[in-house]
Amino acid sequence: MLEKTFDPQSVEPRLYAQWEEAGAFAPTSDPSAEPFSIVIPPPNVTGSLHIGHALNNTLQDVLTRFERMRGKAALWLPGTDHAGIATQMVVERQLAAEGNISRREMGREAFVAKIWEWKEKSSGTIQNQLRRLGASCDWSRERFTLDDGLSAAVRKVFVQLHKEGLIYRDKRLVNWQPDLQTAVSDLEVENVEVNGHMWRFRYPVEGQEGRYVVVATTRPETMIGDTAVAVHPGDERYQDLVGQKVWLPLTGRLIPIIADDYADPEKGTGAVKITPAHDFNDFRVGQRHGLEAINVFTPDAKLNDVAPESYRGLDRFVARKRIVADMDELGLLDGVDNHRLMVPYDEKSKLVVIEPYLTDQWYVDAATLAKPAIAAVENGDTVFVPKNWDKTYFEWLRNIEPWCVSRQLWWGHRIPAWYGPDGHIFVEETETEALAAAAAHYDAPTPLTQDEDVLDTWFSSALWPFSTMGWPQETADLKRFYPTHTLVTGFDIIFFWVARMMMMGLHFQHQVPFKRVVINALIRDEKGQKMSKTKGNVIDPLELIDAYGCDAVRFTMAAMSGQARDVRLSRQRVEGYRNFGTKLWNASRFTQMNECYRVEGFDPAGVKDTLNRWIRGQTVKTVQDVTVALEACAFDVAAATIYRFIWNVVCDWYVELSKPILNGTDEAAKAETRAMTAWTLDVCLTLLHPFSPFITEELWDKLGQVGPARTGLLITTPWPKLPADWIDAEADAEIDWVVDLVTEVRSVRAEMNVPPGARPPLTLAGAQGATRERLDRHLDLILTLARLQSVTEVEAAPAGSVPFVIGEATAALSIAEFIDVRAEQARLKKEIGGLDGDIERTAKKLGNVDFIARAKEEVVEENRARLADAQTAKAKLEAALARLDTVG
RNA sequence: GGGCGGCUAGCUCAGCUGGUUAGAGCGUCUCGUUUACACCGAGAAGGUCGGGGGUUCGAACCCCUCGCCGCCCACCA
Repeated sequence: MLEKTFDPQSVEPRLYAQWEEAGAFAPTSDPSAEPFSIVIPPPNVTGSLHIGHALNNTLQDVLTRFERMRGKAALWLPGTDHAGIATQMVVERQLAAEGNISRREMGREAFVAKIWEWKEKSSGTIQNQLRRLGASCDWSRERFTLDDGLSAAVRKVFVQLHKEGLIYRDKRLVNWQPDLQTAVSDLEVENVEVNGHMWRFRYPVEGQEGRYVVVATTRPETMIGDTAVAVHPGDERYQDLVGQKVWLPLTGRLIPIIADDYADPEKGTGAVKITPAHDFNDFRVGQRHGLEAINVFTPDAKLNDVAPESYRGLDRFVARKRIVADMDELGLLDGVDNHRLMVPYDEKSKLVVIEPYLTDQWYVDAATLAKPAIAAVENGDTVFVPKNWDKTYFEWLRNIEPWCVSRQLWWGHRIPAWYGPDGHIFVEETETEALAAAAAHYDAPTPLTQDEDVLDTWFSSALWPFSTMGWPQETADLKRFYPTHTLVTGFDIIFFWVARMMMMGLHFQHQVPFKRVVINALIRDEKGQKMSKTKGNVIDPLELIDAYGCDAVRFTMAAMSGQARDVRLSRQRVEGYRNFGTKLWNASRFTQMNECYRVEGFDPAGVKDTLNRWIRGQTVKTVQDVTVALEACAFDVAAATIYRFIWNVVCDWYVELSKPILNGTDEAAKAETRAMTAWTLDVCLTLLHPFSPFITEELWDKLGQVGPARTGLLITTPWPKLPADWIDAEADAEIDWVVDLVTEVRSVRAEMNVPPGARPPLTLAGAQGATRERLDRHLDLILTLARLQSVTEVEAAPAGSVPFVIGEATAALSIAEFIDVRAEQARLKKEIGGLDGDIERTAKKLGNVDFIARAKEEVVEENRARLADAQTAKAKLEAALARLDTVG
């Protein structure tokens, strides 16, 4: 006999170990099995998994388990991402907190060694969390973006793209993170609207004493680097000034006034200062006009030696105040306004203001790589689920900018580029090859220095679907499992990751990396707030698992997954699904108590009893619905279907209706019902397994201890395939009738305040669909569930009589009439409603003066008649309804 | 400025290509120790489906419009 309750704490680790020992997570070696593969979105090794990972990984596991049970060679490939900046920041912060020396003092090698230490610990934590989540991923294939194989893939890709001219070095403005002193990509910049100021400065016109050009700026400190003032070519105010020069205050430089469309006459004063080295727009203007780009900042965003001496070494924000003050003193401050402006912040720290900065970096020609990636989604080689996300994908890819892939960090893939003494660049996969190339180039062995920079972390992630399968080796896995079938990920990394995997996958494998991209929502807290460590509202999945069990957490994730963008996680909901597990557990106990054991060779096709034929059909329908839903990744629909079937069909009705049989004397019916109950429960366990693997596996084992031996663990048990002709319309009609009848009687009892203990006689007068025979057939069920003593049939009751009696209470209606009255009331109400609309419309028409004036008399007459008819009809119906209301 | 979501019961959300009386869970109220389950059972209350207009025999669903809320993208001094 099963214990009183299911104990997740003890069962979960035991079963997980059992699955691993059985090798259940590895794809079947059966060569005829259709492959089904998923690569995990590799979690960052920055720390531990949050609840969002729990959602994402639950969905992947549901799919993997589902397809595995369907007999496919299911591979879910796990791994982690080195997460360049993020991890380096975490470790640096940790070093600082522990009072250690900084990374610069420590040196590159020692610092990287420290990060590796951190990585070992962190990936262990993550692995443990995934296990606790029941993730059935194939640990033997686990990968890390910085491991040897993946690093080789990264080098090969870089070198090949370089040789193809798709990677190049360029000097242009980048988004510079002055705190870390590295370039970051556009995507890592978060523009935040803040309150700021707009200052208006006067730049004196050369040779015209007392004449100024007034420019507006939100960034006074960059004026040191101005190399022009631009006005719109058509702006009359400045026509005569174009081609002249102004003095740039504080520097004593003369800069030209140029005409450029970029200057908007409507904005500010119509004249705009141009600082090519510190503004993306100005950079472009500068290029058009051949302006010098004067960099005024040091890498940590202090004013450099270009600035007048008094500003040198000042932080950019200190310099701003100083410059404004000095301009004011010189009488060159025309004014200052409050102004809302967008300030670019570093997405990771949310504290550091990103600086457009002129540097040499490596770029990927993303526009070229994007073309096939766009086409692949357009022609359906890869589909998004939900479909709408392809818009987001297209939008970005169609307007893509060159991808800056170099980072001035230490943690990551070192760029495979070496520099000769004269600066000549050798891009090769290894230093040996680079030296050889250099020797050939210089006609003599020549020492080289490797590029100090590392690659953007997303560079290696972009290769993930094939690098994890062993590429550049032509491995068996690559052949079998690439392209992967489904990618499950959050919409926040469609640009960062999905689009780039598409680009790289198509370029290097000539096939899309995945056929389907399932986008899952973001999880928020109960109040709809984004979870963050600083807010302290982060829910740790392990804490939930400890409290409610893994199955409940997983089921919650699946059930909530239908929501478009964000889902609110409530503990109550998890609790509800924990209760669902308990319900299933107790239903299983019921079957044991009633000796509902599985029977060797039992075939549901042959069941005779109506109830059993009914549940057979219900089971078939459920299997169909769940299968269809899972195929479409409608996890919420699938979960709801199973939930309702187990609770509201099997427990509420099948189990209840089977009691009279199980306690009765018809041995044949009893044996059949027992076998059928066991069979039905088995199907329930199978269907529920992808969602709640632990409780189902446990019950599978426990219930398998009597009867024919199980042939294997539930995890590898085939998904049910049941014939559609097991649905029995006649049995459905019969049981539906019983269910409706019982439901009605319960409602009537409650309305009539029949005492709970009372078992009144029930007299049915021509109940809907009721015949003596039909009543007798289900008498036990009805009496038990409706809690009645007897059912007596009478002849159609005379008008005004009392044909239906429950206990002491007197009712004016029979059950049948009661049902009919309700239906009739509803029908009448609806009809009246319809007439109301008609009356309203017609009355309105007749009230329209124009209509009366223009329409023919007979048309008006027609409408009057119609209105009158509708009104009389309504009056009649209302009277009828009123009568019914008094009777009811 | 573009794009995308959302607005349905007190709360969190379902409601597929328009079709009987708009559903679930939680919460609330009433009743219940019927031999699986109080992490349970029975019943009830509670909704002008954001507002307005339109199409239709019929709209939560389609069209138009307005209003909030949220997200993403965008170089505007």
